[in-house]
Amino acid sequence: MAVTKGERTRQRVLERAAAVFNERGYQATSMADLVEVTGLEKGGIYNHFGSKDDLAVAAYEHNTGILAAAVREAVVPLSGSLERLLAAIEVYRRFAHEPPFPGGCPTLNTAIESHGSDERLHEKAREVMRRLLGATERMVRRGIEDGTFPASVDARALATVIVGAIEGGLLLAEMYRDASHMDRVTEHLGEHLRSLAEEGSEG
Amino acid sequence: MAVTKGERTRQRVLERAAAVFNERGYQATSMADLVEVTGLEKGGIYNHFGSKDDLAVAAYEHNTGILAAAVREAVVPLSGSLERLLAAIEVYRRFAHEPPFPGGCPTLNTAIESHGSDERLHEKAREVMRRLLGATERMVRRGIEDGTFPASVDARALATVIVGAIEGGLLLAEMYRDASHMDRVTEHLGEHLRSLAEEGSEG
Amino acid sequence: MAVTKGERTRQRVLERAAAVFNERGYQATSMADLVEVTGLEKGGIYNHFGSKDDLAVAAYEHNTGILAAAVREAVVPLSGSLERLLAAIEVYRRFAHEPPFPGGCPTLNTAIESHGSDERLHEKAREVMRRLLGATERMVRRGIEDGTFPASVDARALATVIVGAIEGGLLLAEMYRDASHMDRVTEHLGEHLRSLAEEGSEG
Amino acid sequence: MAVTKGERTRQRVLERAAAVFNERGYQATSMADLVEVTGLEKGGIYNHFGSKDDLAVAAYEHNTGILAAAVREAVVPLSGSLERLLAAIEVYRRFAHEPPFPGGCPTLNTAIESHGSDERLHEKAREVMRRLLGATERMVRRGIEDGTFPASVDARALATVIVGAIEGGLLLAEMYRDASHMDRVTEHLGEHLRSLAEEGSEG
DNA sequence: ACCTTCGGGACTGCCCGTTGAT
DNA sequence: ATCAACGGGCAGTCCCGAAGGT
Repeated sequence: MAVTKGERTRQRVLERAAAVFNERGYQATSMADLVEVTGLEKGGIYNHFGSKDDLAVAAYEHNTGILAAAVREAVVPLSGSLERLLAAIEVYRRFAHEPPFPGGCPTLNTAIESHGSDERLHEKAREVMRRLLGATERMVRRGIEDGTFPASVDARALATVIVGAIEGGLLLAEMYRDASHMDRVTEHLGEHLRSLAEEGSEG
Repeated sequence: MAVTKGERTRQRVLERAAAVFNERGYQATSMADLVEVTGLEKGGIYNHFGSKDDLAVAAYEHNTGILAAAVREAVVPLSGSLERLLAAIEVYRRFAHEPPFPGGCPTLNTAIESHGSDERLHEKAREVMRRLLGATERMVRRGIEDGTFPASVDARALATVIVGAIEGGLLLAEMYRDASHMDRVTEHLGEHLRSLAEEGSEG
Repeated sequence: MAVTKGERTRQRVLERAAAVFNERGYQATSMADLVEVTGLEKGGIYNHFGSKDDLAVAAYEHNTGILAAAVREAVVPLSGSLERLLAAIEVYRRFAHEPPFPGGCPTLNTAIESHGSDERLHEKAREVMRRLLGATERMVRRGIEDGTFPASVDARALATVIVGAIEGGLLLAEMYRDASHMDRVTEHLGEHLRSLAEEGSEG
Repeated sequence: MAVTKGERTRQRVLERAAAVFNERGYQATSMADLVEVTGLEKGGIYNHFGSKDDLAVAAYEHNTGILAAAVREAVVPLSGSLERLLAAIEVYRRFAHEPPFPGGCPTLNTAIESHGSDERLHEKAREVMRRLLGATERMVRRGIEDGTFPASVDARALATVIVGAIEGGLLLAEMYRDASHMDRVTEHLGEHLRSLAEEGSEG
């Protein structure tokens, strides 16, 4: 048998836990809460995860994997540097409108909650954010190399602006349960990137 | 005696608690931690604040008040719309470089941690963020009215972009303990606003 | 096939469990520990023993059986009353020097640990101790009857002294991992018995 | 105030806990049991003792202190070496008949239960036993020096015999709830010591 | 008036011995 | 003989009030 029953249960626990953790936070979610949402008893959960902390890490990786997959799926088929950046940004805009799980951006949430109290989780969040910044910077850099953007663009700085604005937009969207905040942020980023691309094509 | 001993103690508790709360989060900070940093016993703290929650709210307001005062102080002496906006943004940039208390942006922290688990605190954070968005929007709108910015500018959208980018920048700066992320974001916002202002002066 | 595979497995579990139980105690040994030392999964163990308690009883009887067999083996070939007593005592002295399993005297251990918390096990220990006291008393009584010891000897009292001293000696030997404590106790008992025998032969 | 309320409570908890711990064993006694016998809630108990382990150690020291005090009280007023030894032994005989707390000898119990599972407690027991052996040996040695006992006596060996026999006697007395086992052991020790003393006075 | 000491009790994460389905 | 699930029990921590003391 390729996928055992235990594997399926583990996956179910992971998904439910990931949703609740992201919505309420790790500390605010008790094992009793997880018992409730998973349908398993405590012992059953601990059969699959060694500790609440382990489950929290796995849950964060689960959520973050969903987002990363969506970005990859949207970006890979495209070839133009501008198009790829816009597509990646669009993924986050759609994430705000049709979230695959509740609670907003898991990296934002995890980074903030673990800050100063859970170094393991915080490092995970830093790592994910580092990858996001790195991927964005690489896309920008590619755009410079292929002439999409002018050489004067600072790739690292632009990546910070894009990622920062996205996270800020997701924060506002989640706080007010109003995804239009995210629309405004992505529109700004889109215009900015397109105007840079015009400069690039002129130069 | 205008300021009683109790009043001074209360203030001391508030300041210490506000710092620790912002650094580690509300839930991750126990009353025992506060006993340690304040020097008072548990009962002593409860003499001044009805509950840990009350203290948390007061602490958040304390921190947020410091930031608000800094913005007011920077903005009020200025008269030009562009200058006022830039000055406000600069306050946050400096906040990242020389934080008056540790742990990053209290509104970002509080909004995220209280999300889905503490409606009272979350509403406080929303209220503060609403004020920030409103004040920014008003400054932009004033800039449109006085001809600094072109009439085509969407004040509300620009406010979202500015505030969102600031929060995102503060997040990155705090995560990597590298305030230069914030420099990049504020530089981007500065350029954007200045370019809008040029359009305005041309039109 | 006289001895089935299951029977051999049961025996293996019993031996390993008996050793660990005697070394750490019943309560301090978890089923997980037994899984580790036996190589079987929990369910596998439960296939052979109905409960941890059942296994504990079987393990105690296993250990105690080893000691009883050693005493029998040493005593049966001998015919003199004094010699038989000395040989029995010598078995315990050797037990301290070359223990067939770790952890000291199983009856001492079991009696103490079960005291006040596990009547079933405690009764088992009492029974074994009763047999030991009885056998010793019978040997002494036989010695009185055959003239080895003077008639003035109180067989029951002497049995208590012998068994008590042995257990005390084993305790000290185990506590300090120094079997010489046991040597001293057995030497004392030997001298005492020999001096009684001298009285007997004179009278 | 010399003795605070907390101090009195702590003492009460200690006494009750010490009795229950000695009777049932440390592991078999849950904090819930202690809540029951002390009348305090868990939080109340943890105000006085940092952990169950700390309480266990304190309880053991409490029990052991009672015995040590009784021995000291009985021995100190006496001057003869033989009399002092007999008086010390008598304390243990009376301990079996009129126990100041239930469950038998705390050092025997603690040494056995902690063996292989709780090094801290086991070391405590070893230390107490070491002191008992040492004190006994010193009394014997003094007896040799003052001519009570013949020079041929091995003080260390005799101490081992005395202490070992006492512990063994206490074990049997407790197992069968029959203090007469202890009477027989102490009588044997008494006779042995007196016969040594006769040798001494002759030599 | 201010602070400490003491006690309460619910709740936490986790581990336990155990059982059924496979 | 295993794997998966159970559910009660464990020690320990939490926030909090009430009584006491200065």
